[in-house]
Amino acid sequence: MATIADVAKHAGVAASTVSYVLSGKRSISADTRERVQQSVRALGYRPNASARALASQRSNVLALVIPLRTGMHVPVMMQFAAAIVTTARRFDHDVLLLTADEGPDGLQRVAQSSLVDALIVMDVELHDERVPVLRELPLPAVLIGYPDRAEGLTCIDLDFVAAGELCVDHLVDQGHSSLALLGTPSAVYERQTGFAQRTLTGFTRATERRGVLGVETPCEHTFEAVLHTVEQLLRDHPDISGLVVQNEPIIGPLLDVLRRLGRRVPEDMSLVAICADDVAERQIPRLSSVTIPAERIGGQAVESLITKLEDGVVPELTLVPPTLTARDSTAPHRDLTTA
Amino acid sequence: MATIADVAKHAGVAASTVSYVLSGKRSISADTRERVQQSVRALGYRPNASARALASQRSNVLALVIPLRTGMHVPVMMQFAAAIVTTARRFDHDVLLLTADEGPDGLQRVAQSSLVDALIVMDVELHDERVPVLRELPLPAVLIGYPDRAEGLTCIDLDFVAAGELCVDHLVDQGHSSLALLGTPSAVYERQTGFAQRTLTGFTRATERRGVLGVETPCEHTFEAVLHTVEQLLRDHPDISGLVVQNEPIIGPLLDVLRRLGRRVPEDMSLVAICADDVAERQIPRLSSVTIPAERIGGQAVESLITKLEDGVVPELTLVPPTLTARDSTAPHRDLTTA
DNA sequence: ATAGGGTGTCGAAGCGGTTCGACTAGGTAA
DNA sequence: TTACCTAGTCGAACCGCTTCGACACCCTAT
Repeated sequence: MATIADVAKHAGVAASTVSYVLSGKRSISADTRERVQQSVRALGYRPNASARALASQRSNVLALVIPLRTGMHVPVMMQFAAAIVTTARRFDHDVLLLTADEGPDGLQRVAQSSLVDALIVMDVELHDERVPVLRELPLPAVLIGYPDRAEGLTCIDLDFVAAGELCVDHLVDQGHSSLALLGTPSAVYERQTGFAQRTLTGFTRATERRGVLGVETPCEHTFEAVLHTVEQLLRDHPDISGLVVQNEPIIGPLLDVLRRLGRRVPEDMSLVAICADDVAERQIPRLSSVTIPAERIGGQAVESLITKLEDGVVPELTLVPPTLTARDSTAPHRDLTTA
Repeated sequence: MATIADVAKHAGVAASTVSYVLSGKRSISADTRERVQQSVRALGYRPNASARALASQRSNVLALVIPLRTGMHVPVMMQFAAAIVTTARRFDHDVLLLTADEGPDGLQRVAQSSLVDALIVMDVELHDERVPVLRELPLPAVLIGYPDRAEGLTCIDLDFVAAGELCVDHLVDQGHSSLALLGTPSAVYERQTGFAQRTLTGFTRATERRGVLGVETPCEHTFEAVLHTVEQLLRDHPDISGLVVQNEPIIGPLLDVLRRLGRRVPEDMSLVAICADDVAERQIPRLSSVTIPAERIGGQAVESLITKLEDGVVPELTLVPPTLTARDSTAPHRDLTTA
């Protein structure tokens, strides 16, 4: 494989000149530049990543830490991952994939061995053991999601509190006055995962503000669990006519359960989901939903990271405002329509 | 950050001695070894990955190429990815994530810049444009799935032909004589993706061998599509009493559609799925299924790659035999039970 | 004419490891 | 005793690139 020395010889210049042509860090005459570029092409030269990293102290690799824990919805994760890889490539970086197995040590390892220049950490919990490690590390990092205290960090997330409120407001605006939040599996709450907690906060805050009933219940991913949870819910609160769902995998089963219980959507029961748009579109009826802007957040995360790598300043906390798309699963409350 | 020179000074030895202690490539006296190891701990030394890669011509990084195309079932992909990362770590390697965006050029790039030592390529199509590139590349590679011709490559996959046959045999053994295969979206077939094609081959071969009716139809992921497909299927072939499903996302909708059409599972319709075990377990009724052994295949892929990196010899094609777990979605055909 | 300031290019010194050859001691075989 | 090994260690070369300082050249202001 061709080295920079080969290119230099081929073009009749010094290796450093080739380097400067490639990096543009010093001015080079048009003539020389052209000659070097031709040699690069002729030899099919690609700089050696390790040598470059060693000399420049930059590996041009970002670590992406995906915990892949129970209860997390995998396709959404992958949307983030895809957006992150794509954006990273735009900035001429690659992405190293880390899973939870190694825990905080994995972060230390890749950071201290200079394998990566910076870190993106997904699925952050309120009290995340990785956060103290991140604070110590000399590398810039961006968190997707955010822990209890964001000081000194860079966090990006959907504003789940606002999302919870938005769902409630949408339903209340349609005349519903008894609402329920079907949340994530309880394991997720117990882990104090931020987004679950915050949606609940928004839901509660908005139901109180609007003076309507708001009950909340976690829900596991099995069909049985959904059936049981919904039956229980409707037994305890027969008046409930609006559901907020933050649990992508149960959407299918939930629609099925409602059908089975004879509750038509949206005539007897309105439904707002917090989920990816394509999932909402795919259901019958198409679901009104607050989307998870994975692409936007993932891209933003990388951009912030690149900024930090260039000593730029980025906000500690970026909350992406939620947007609600009304589709066919929400309708005015019966009492209003029959009145 | 401490360098090998720091450790050497601290331990009162030469840098090369430290290197040999760490790599074990030359014998070192117990005394010296102990002293060096203490210094390593005392200084918190971690070898610099780039320097090591540059000197040893080994980055200890594997590239994982995941195309994330339409119609692919993402959670399964991630199971593979997780298994690959975990296994790679066991062999002291890291994993670089590549998506489809870059196409074959991406492979060239990471290979020629010595960013990675080897490649794992997922979701291989029958006529995959990445395959010729792989053949040219001087790096070892392992494909998950396999293209039309495996000569000179290393491919690992579930034996989907056998899987298709296994499903048919299971159903025919229960007395069913009219079967249908609900396949992947047609886009997947058009791409000539191997696994879809091969399952169909196995299905067809087995139905012919057993002398039963076997019809096949692709199916998109929306509820509507499932409903339409199944209605059409049952209209054209009212006798069908056994279904083989190779399309994880439609499993939920399918069960729902069957219920809606008044076909009880398994009393009126037996169902075998080719899907992850946890998905099969989660349904009502629990599905008889041929599992996708993501963990095993992913792990195997990494092990083969490591073997190749050490100049070992591995088979060109490893087909993992399918296993069928009978659960509650298959039962003997009515005619048999009422007879 | 001369000093001063840009350009454009080069050479050499790292970056932090690995690895090869060589050297020293002590042990063994002839 | 001498010659030869082997085990243990060191020094130096090298991996391929970046970057700094130096230098040569030409141009402009004095």
